[in-house]
Amino acid sequence: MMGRSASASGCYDEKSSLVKKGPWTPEEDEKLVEYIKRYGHGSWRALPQLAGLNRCGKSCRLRWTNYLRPDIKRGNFSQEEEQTIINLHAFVGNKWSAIANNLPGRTDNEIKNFWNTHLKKKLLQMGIDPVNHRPVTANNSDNIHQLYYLMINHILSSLAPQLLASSSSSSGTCSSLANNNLMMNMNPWGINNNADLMKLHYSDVKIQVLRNILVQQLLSSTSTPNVEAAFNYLLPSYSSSSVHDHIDHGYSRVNINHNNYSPHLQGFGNGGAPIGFVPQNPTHASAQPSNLSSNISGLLKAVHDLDHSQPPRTRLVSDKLLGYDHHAPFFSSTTGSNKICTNSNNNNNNRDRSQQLKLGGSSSSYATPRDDHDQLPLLVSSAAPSPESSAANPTVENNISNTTYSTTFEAWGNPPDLMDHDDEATNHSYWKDIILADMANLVEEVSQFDFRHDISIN
DNA sequence: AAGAGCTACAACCGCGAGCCA
DNA sequence: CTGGCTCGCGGTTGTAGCTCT
Repeated sequence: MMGRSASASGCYDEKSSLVKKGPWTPEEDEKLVEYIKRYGHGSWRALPQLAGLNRCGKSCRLRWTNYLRPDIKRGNFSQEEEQTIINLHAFVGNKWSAIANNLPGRTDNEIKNFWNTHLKKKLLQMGIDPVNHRPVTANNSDNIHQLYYLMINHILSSLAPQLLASSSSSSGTCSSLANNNLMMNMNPWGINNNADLMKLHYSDVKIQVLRNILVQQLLSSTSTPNVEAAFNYLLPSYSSSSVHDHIDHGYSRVNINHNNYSPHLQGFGNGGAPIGFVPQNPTHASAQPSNLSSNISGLLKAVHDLDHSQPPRTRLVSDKLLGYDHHAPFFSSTTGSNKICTNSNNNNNNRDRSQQLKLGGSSSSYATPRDDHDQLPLLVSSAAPSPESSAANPTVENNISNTTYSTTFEAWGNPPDLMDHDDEATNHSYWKDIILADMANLVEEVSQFDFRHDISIN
């Protein structure tokens, strides 16, 4: 389809003669492909003349990188790709090239177009602000909403000293953490640009906790125009086949098989589900939604436990995000799973340092991690493990039942009696109903929460 | 049937950054 | 240090094709 007209202003070659613009013809495509196949692109500026094209080098480069490149994947975006884009956009905003680096075969231009024409509208219809990925509030002065933000910030403030202490960077600064409104954003780190990213050095698990708090907040928002849609957004892969990959490749290694995680941490890295909401298998006594309305101070205790535990390791998450660590794993959606990719071949093009500001390596640089120690909790998980997937993976389920839930549910209060729920509860709507029902209670409790009082933590 | 409006997306533009003489 | 060259990125535009009235 069509681009701009050839009469548009300005693309001149070295001799200032007007070169062709607008849509490429099949003949031009053929010339360009043939030349690059044979000689490589070399200098884009010199290429048009060498290839016999009456185009400027820039036009040739764009045509090649956005359309003619052989490794470009054409066709509709898959559900998995779509979710990956949304998740990554929550992290980095309109950094299309960074997002594209984690979607092999997709170009930044294609992703940008897809976002602008599809995903933005979709999120808006769900009541999610596509800019900041938080619920669109009908009325910003909504009291309950503001109250809840206050509570979240209160929690974060109490958490801040530990977070700061856990920073493994001597040069980075997190000083704004305690004061800014991190919780106002689905981007829990308040990352607005790469500089922000570089400043943030948290341990992985704490990041997951922060995310979970956010999810909790969103699910509890009374101002969300479409709560169900928001739910679907936050836990989008409930019925997705990717759930199996999620458990097999990422989730289980991090959260279940990682024996050196403190028991305190178990249940926090729950794949993007909110704290206390661990929906692996509703037929299991532990796999219950927690009573969200019961235990605000329980959350603080959980955070306290976390901060007094020893994380298995502390890594510079921002380094991984930025691709500074060539061996650092990160996820991609190559095969519908949260696979890990490395940045190992960035050396191929180190000319442009701006290229370091990428989420991962080039599209062809996917590799398995070196060992389990490199595994990370999913920072922007697209999937909460589903009842179905756990059923399909009894080993995982068993491990979860033995180790994962206890601290979380202790922190949030005793789970309701499982047996009260019927067998149909294995589906998505079951959990949704429970959460929706919990909201009313939560709102009431939050409205009575006194922020002036210190909260005692055992 | 035809014109208006909308959608999708290829292609363009301007800018910033790295490299190098 | 400086300025030109080159490239890549994010934002914007133009238009073919589709849908609506």
